Amino acid sequence: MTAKSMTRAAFFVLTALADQPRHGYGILREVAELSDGEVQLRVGTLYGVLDRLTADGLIVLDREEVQQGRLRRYYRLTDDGVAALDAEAERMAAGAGAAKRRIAEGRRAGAPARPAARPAGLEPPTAPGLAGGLA
Amino acid sequence: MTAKSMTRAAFFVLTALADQPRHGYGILREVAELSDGEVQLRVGTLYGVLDRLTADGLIVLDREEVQQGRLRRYYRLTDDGVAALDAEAERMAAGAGAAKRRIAEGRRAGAPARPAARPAGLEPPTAPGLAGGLA
DNA sequence: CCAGGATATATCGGCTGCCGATATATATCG
DNA sequence: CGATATATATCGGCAGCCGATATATCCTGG
Repeated sequence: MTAKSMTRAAFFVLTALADQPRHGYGILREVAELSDGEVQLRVGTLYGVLDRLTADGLIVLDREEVQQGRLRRYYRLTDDGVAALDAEAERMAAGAGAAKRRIAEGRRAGAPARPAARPAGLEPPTAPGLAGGLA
Repeated sequence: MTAKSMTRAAFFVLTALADQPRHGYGILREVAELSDGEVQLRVGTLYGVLDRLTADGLIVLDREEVQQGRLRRYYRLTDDGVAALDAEAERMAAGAGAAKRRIAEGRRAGAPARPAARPAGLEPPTAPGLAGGLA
């Protein structure tokens, strides 16, 4: 289960659509805003992602409007889309947490006085204890 | 600053190395473990990532051991590697949080009784209030 | 004793996916 | 009238992930 992780671009598109339906260009602006300008989703990327997400049933065309002579094609999350986004957010949070925790562990072990580490270590510690094993 | 986001594979390799130096095959096992079996980093992916991370100065070859006739090449995070991993974890946590928040917003607005959504809506909502704006 | 699996390294071709460039069209502002 | 913003869409190149494959050693089971 859990399927596999989506691409970064897909994640941000889904996130931009999470609160309300938006059209392509609006998604572009919204992604930039919600990421505080850090993520710049490109036009060349957008439509491919939109097509893929539609094919995967995570979004659907909500409606089309003509605003000031310009076509606006609004997309909306499906229930599957919400679920997929939620699952991905969970995975990201878990990954971020794991990284943070491990960095702290590494700091504790490796930061103070490295004891030269043995020049050409050839001793067989054999059982370092890692490789837990409740696979 | 902040550079751009690293790939998912790179993130997991750095995370696996965050607590202690490990060799390639060990990284493979560790990534599977720390992700609770959800992430399966492939052998064909690993060495490319290792080379790229080394070229980028995020990891370095720590030492080489011969264990039971088999070579083990241990890699270790550099200070830049720790910083990059930390920054990426931050970005992921932020993204996950944003997604979660927006899903909640969408639920509040769209979950109960969808009122047919107006056939050919032409009204300009104009100022939904998002658009944070300290860019 | 030998086959198979785990350990451990490495390479390559193919496919997916992101991005820059480009194209088209309208409205607005200087 | 040209530049900019809005809004759509396509295409070619390049980066990166994965399956397959190769090599080599050690251990376990039949």
